Formats: sequence, structure tokens, C-alpha cells
Amino acid sequence: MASRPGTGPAPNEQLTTVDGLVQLSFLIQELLERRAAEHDVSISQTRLLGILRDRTPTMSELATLLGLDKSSATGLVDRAEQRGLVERSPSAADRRAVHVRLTRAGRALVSRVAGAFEADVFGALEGLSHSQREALSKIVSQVVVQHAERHGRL
Amino acid sequence: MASRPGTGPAPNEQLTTVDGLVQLSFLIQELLERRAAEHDVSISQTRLLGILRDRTPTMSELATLLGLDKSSATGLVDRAEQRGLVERSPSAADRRAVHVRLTRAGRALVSRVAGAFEADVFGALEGLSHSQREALSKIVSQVVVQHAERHGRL
DNA sequence: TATTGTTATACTCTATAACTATA
DNA sequence: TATAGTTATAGAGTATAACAATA
Repeated sequence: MASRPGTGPAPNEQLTTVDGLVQLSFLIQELLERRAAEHDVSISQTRLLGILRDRTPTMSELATLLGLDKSSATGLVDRAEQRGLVERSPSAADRRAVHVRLTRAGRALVSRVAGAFEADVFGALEGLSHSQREALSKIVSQVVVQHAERHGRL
Repeated sequence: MASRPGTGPAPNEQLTTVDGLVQLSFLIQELLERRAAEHDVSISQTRLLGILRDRTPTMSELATLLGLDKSSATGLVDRAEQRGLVERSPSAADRRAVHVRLTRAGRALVSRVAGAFEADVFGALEGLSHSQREALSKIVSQVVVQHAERHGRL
């Protein structure tokens, strides 16, 4: 399981399915965290900015998208706003609600992080053959989409 | 990238390689977090316990394995020790050092979490064919092992 | 001098509960 | 009454810097 982060398995040894997937998930998270840290943002902040790339949700919608309590979303947005990465604006339809959007600086930051991170991921896949990469992409996509259909919007 | 956690892609649509891998990593982390939370432990605590399943490292070694500062490891072990999940013992070889090990309760807890979590992961792979599952396992293992060889112990 | 581990301190992230202002 | 958002508060997790004990 989440056991062996620093334990390099002996060469030519194959991990169990679960161990492999867990270690892969930590690897992906570490790549993302490292690139985000270069710009002094956390994974949570990066996730927030990533969500806002193609949306302008209300605070409630944002909390749902992030899987957080609304008070947690308030804090996250507060800190991002203080850094000039996002901004709040009143909703036209509902005077209780506010929408959150990227600023120009926020958009620039998330683009830079995303670009470097994507290169890291492709770098990690370097040893795979073309057909292996295609198979991985297809299978992973199938797992994620199926999980979303079962749980998220059915 | 880390963008669309709540955005179910339309059925029959395939994610990009990077989006798929990022969403898969969040999915795995969420499964682990949910099972750990059933026993009131965090992912960090679970990772600590997982590492200790087959090791009795010193605090320094533990910090390296977790990728944390030694002061962070102190806090993590403090909280786990207060809950009776791990214990410290003096090193025979070096009077500065202490070793950390699972207690009986800690071992029981990590086994239960690991078992339930593994079932969750296999559940998430349910829609795959036998050969797809084998291909996924092999490719993922290859990526993780190669990354460990390049970085960790070469 | 260098290393091992802890402590003091500060910040981010998260949740619960209580509050306000709308709806 | 119910919902949207904030505030107050508390705790986990993390890092940096300074320290004591030992190597």
C-alpha cells in the first residue's frame, strides 16, 4: 500500500498492482508539488487555480468542486486573493453569492506550472514504447471516466 | 493538469494522458484517505504506519523515507505515539539515536486500512479486462521502478 | 566539528460552529 | 426557513532556526 516511498524495488522486479498505483500517485503528486513550489504555491492553491482556468464558480460551487467545506474554500480564496492570483466579484443573479475568477497573474502562473508539470510527466513516461504509452493513456482514462460515471454525475 | 476534479468527462470521451494520470492520482489518494479516515488517521499517519510495517528506522532515516524535515517527523511520531500506534526505543549502537516501531495496535490498524484500501483499488479497476489489468500493472510498475532507479537508489 | 533528535515558532490547510445577509 | 458566505477557533502537518547530547 502506501508503504515504500523511498524503497527502490530491485531492478527487474515488478510491483503489485496496488503498490504500483499507490507509488505512481505519490510520484505524480510530488512532480506537481515540486513545480508548484517553484512559484511558492501549494498543491491546494494549484488545484484552485487549475479549476478556475475554465470556470468562474461561486464559492459554494468551488467548495463542491474541491471537495472542501465552504469555510475552507473561503480561506483558500482569501490567501490566493491576497497574492493577487484570483479575485471575487458579486453575482448578478443572487446578492448573497460571489464568483471567483483568475486574475491575469493567476492565469500566467497556472500556465507556467502546468507546462512544466506536463513536461515532467512525459519525462517520467520516457522509458515506455509508443504503444505502451497509448495503452496506459487509454486504460487510465477508462478507469477515471468509469469512476466518475459511477460516482460523480452518473 | 490538476484541473477538473469534479468534472466528469462525457462518456466515451478520452482524457489526455496527463489529465488522466493526474485524476487517477487524486482518485487513489482519495480512496486511501477515505479508508484511513474511518480509523481517524490522516494520509500522513497512514504513510508513517505503512513504512513501519517492514522497518524499524531511526528518526533520521524515517524523515528521509517520508521526504520530510526531521522536525516534521518528530511531530508525526509524537502524535502517533500519543495514540499508541508507534513507540520509540533507544538505539543500541548510537546513544543519540532512537528507533521507531509499530505497536501491536498500530500493526492492527495499518493492516485493516490496507486491506480495505486494496479492495477499493481493485473495485476501481473492475471495468477492465484481465489483459488490460495486467498491462496496466506492468506499465505502471515499469514507470515507478524506472523513476526510482533514476532518482532514488540508482 | 558534525550528527541526532527535540523544541520554539510560524504558516497553510482543514473542519465545526456560530453568525449575517439575503432568498 | 433555507442558503451563501464569512468569522472564530482548533488541530494536523510542515518548515526554519536554535539548541542539547553524543559522535
